[in-house]
Amino acid sequence: MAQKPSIPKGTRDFSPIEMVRRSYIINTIKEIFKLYGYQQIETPAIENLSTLLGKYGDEGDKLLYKIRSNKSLFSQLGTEKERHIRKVYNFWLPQKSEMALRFDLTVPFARYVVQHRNDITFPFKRYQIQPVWRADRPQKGRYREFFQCDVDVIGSHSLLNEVELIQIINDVFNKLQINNVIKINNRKVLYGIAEYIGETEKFTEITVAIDKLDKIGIEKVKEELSVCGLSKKAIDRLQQILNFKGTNEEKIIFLDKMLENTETGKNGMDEIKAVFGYLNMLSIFSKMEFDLTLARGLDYYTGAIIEVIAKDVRIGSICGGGRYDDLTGVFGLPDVSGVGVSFGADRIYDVMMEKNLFPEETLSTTQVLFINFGKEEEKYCLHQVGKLRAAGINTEIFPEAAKLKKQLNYANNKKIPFVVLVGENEMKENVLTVKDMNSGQQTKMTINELKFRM
RNA sequence: GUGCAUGUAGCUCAGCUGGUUAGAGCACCGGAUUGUGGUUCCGGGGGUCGCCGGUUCAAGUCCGGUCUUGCACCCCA
Repeated sequence: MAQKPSIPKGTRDFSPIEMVRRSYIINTIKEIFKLYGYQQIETPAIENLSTLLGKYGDEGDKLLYKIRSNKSLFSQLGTEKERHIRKVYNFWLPQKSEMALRFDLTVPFARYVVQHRNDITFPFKRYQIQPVWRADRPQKGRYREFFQCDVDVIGSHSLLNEVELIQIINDVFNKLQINNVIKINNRKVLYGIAEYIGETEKFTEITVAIDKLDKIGIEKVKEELSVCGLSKKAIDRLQQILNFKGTNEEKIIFLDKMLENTETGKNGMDEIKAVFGYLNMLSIFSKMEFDLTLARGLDYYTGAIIEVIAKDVRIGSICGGGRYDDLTGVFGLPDVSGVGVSFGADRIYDVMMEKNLFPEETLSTTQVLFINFGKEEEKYCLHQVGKLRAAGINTEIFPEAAKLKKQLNYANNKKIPFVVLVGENEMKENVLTVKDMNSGQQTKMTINELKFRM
């Protein structure tokens, strides 16, 4: 055999069993999105490079998959020989790219909103479930091609939207039975802290350092900030805040007082108080945590930021998002605020596999298998099969009169719960022998009785 | 993008300081059992030891490169 074929690094094939599980996740999420009145859209896999560039920070730009058009490729080819070489080896000269694979669904959505503004009634609640691509180095739970399930509402400043998104998160993970913690913070609060310690120009450095707190510890964070040029006094004031431990309520009271004289910070705390105020009167099963160390790198977030992590599984966040006040502004439509979160279908899959959370019954795609005993039986069965399908029951007939052992094994492997055996006797009596594959019990019944039981 | 590991049958892994035709369990196929599976017994197929090169009389084993997967940094779903 020739060299085995392969797929690019960080991409995966999905087998039937994997697709059944993935569909289970995606359908669950989709149903909940619809339950809250969100409408689906799709956008192209490729966008103009200018649409994506500069929206995700410097790190993000590096991770964009850039694509060259054939036109620009051929227009600058030299000799016939060079042309051949480049064609065969897909060899591209360094040249300005024109397009890129989408990096997330939020920026294309902002572009969509601006482009279709006249057809959209605001607030616009949309969901979008599509793959995205990042030229990142793969690791566990980190792929170069993965699915995001986005829900956003754009064109409304109301904090009710933040609350609704958290309800959705709660519903999704409750349904999927994933043990989780919803971390909530607000960029304005982070900015307020910078205001409070008098270092607003160092806002980015401060958030990046705070973000690492549970990873590298307070001393290293202080060290890092000192290197950035923060004064000793500022660092001490920051430590005072970071050292505070307590419940969400205690943290809110503490910070509220701390930031009462900052402009943006006070604003942020008002938002936090309002959001938690709503959430406390709703029944949310997920653990919620007001987490000051949550920063999130994506440049466009301006208000609430949200991240969900799975308990007991080391895989990073399984859902994340926040409010972006002016993402549409860069496309020429200012003052349209949006907020949304994105569920990582692939990571959710990994968590559910590790924790064994896929319900057994979701794995069977066929409900009834007709055993094939020969030509006469085949003809008889085909009619019965048709009747079950007409009743909406997933049914198949084994395509050849193979040994019973093989046919039953086939049912086992596909986790088909019921098998129907029809031989000479059954045909004469006009009944079916129905075998329950779990208990092994067999019962004779008519086709209508079987339909009724399914 | 930087550093460190990893790779043997479809899957999980043995294979000692280099030494005959590279093994096991599970899975698959066939038989015991011509209409009864998921438990038993017997038999069978399947590997260019990730790929390329080097050292050696001899390489799965040592060396270099490359790719894959994973870990840390970074960032994130």
